[in-house]
Amino acid sequence: MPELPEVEVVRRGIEPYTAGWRVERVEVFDPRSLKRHPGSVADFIGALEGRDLLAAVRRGKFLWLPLADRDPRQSEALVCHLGMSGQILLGDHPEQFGPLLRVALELSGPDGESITWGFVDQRLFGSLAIDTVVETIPGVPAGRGSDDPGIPSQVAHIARDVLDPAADLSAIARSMRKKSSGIKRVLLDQTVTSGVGNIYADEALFSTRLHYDYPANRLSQSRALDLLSAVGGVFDRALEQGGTSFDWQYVNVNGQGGYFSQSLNAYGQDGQACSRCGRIIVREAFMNRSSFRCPRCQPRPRVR
DNA sequence: AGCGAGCCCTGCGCGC
DNA sequence: TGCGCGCAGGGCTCGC
Repeated sequence: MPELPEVEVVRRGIEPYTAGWRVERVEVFDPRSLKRHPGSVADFIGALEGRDLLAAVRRGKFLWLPLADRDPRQSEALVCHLGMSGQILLGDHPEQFGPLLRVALELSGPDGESITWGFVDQRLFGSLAIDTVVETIPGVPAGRGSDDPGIPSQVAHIARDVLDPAADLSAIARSMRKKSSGIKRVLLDQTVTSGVGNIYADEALFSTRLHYDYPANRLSQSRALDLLSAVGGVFDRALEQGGTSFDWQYVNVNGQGGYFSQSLNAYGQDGQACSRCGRIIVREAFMNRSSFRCPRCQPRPRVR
């Protein structure tokens, strides 16, 4: 569900409750939400209770909370991935988060106040884990939200997203153009660039008038850069509107949805007129998912 | 090596 | 009303 803009909205929502805050108590209601944690449930709880949070950092769709060192030789972070249906909600007590609450954290703040974090996830594709932090390029922040170059090992293979000031867009464009796959598959490959999911891929392709199955290696460098620029543009606009909400599945930490669904030009618009040319937007299966495109603005490539 | 299929899950809305 | 089916914003692993 959540793509980069939605995860960034969540990151901004929890950021005020990281530095200066301490995890007092952890409750795990469903161990399946810890499937990316390398140890047991008890190990997860033991590794987190009593720890001080330092920041809320995001790269692509991955979020992590660096923890103050318990062992100076080994830094750790709480890694969160929301999967298709994950939410982080803030409240006063776990009971308010409903039956899909999987994990709750009780935090205490610098002035003795307390808050409860609820990790809510219908489909259980999301996860929480304590992970070790590995070094990346010295002096270059690993993601948005901290100047620290360290990154959790589970996130190390994820490429920088286009909103990352340290992202080398020319290099990303070149790596895209080495692939023979359809361009949408490449956009969704989080090791090429991150944060793009089904919605924003379709929006960026619409904006650039590209068919999802256009071979990536047939793009010129400037066309590939145009596409990355379109990805950044749609991310920025979605962020301004609080992200894309179709239903209760995506909400910010206060339970409120975003408004970008009203600005979508392609995703979910099948049967509607193209905002550019008036032709009817179609929906097609690609990669076992739905893709939406304008048949006139984004024609099928002549040869594949 | 790179690609594509399959799998991990639950719940909602629709048509019969 | 009730059931079965298709569908949903993601990512990892395993074959070929």
